[in-house]
Amino acid sequence: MPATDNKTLAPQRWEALRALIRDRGVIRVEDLRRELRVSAATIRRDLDELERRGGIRRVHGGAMSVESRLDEPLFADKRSLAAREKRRIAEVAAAMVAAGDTIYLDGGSTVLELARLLRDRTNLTVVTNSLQAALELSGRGPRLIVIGGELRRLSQTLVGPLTRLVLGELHLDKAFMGTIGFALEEGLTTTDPSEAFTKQLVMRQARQVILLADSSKAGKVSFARAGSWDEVHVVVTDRQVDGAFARELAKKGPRLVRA
Amino acid sequence: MPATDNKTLAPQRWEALRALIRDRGVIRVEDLRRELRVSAATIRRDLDELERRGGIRRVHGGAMSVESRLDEPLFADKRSLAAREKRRIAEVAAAMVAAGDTIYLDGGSTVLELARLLRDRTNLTVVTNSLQAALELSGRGPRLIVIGGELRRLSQTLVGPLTRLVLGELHLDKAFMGTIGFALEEGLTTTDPSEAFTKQLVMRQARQVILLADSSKAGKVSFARAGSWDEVHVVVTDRQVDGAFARELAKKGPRLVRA
DNA sequence: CACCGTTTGATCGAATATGATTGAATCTAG
DNA sequence: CTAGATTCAATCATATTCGATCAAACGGTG
Repeated sequence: MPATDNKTLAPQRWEALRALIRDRGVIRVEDLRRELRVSAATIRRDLDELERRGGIRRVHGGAMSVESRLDEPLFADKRSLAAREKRRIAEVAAAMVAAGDTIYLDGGSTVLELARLLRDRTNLTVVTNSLQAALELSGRGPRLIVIGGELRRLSQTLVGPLTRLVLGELHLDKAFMGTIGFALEEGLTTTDPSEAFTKQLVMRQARQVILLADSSKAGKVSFARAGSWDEVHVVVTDRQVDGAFARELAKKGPRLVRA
Repeated sequence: MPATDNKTLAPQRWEALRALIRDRGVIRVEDLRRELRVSAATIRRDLDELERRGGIRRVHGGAMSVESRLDEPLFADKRSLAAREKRRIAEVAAAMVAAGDTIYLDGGSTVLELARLLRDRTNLTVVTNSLQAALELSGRGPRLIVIGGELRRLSQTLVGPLTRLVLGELHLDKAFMGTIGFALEEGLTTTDPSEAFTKQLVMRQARQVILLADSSKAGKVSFARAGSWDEVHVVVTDRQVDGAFARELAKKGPRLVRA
């Protein structure tokens, strides 16, 4: 029975919504619908509006007050998008790691995938600036050396001038690098100059530089230059990369491997 | 009307998971499944998500809080008891951190507790060799610098000769140190010489050295010497430490604070 | 009363979350 | 080290939930 009290205007409903969310912390659309005697569509519109004004956060199935903890991590997630490709690329890369090698693992999700594959290798030394890679290898696996530096939150990597200190002391057989974009003319580019600086250092210290980058990075140009093609020896990417692009790239120097 | 069908939103589940893991340290997927009334698949997905955000660590059969891989003498019964002491000690230590400070966080569960308390501080620079502390502060919080070095698995800290490179470039206002044991004659001792080496370096670079150690460490002597009492300025411990021991210790130089 | 803008409710394809299944990976006992 | 049991990751099927769209109800105005 549609009760008589639903003369509530939108601003009043908003008050009620805010109160409920504040009290309970988290609440479902379905509960709000029953409680306030309006349709779910209206609830959603209200929640969208309230979220726009701040104080609450929408989640699937309901909403929560923004101070009810749960701090969203900063790095966005396109992991599932190219997960398959990344995995394949990492597998090819893993096959390039020989016993006794000293290798470097850069940041980025593809390289992280490689770290995962190396978790059971022994007789191997891994040097990295990636907290996530370090975490992946922290339980067991190869000897692990973390280079010092300042944490860049977005990428969870250690970057900046301090990285030169440890890197300067080490010689690397192979460096597996990630990137935001790689393009024919511009080479490797990334968003952060400190990150780019550290990548440059690494590539200088490594006997062989291997870029791991799925096709979505091809042709993309970001802010800071991280390296040019004469420093890269191998590029491992997936089959979806444009054929013409691949041919032109090969002319620049690096060997191209399509996983 | 209690007829509201109580479905839980994903973020609520996450919160519950976090709480359970934090309380019990280690927990099995099977237990979580029963406790939260969802399928094992969902639990696994949730755990993956939480691990991605940090704070917990996925292991075969379940998950564990990231700090529980710590500390070598770990007696199950003693742990929860000491947890409260550790927390208190950490709270006292947190009060000693001033705005604008550059501080060092050593490994160990008590110092990790301090890291947790500093997670929302800004205008603060934290230098650390502890992967777990780094992880704790990786989402947000103070500026974070990780010193380079080789990973020691047991303690999840970076140690060894490489640590001198970054440490040599930095000056620290306050260093918060952990230890395996501290005794009147032998000073600070720990199990691993590389770990001890790095601790020594840190204490040399810090203007003020603050030892955080609950009473169970008092009088204990381990293998490698990590520091002597004339290098330690403050010792924060709990009330259960022996009175006579405390008086003798104070004669050696450090100021004693009982949390 | 006709007109018009606003708000709400209803509908439907798309996106998302969850549960079940299965072959592969991992652990453990011997 | 192997065999058996457990746990996992991947995949598919199903159930919610979402967002966009449009139609109905409402309220004011000429």
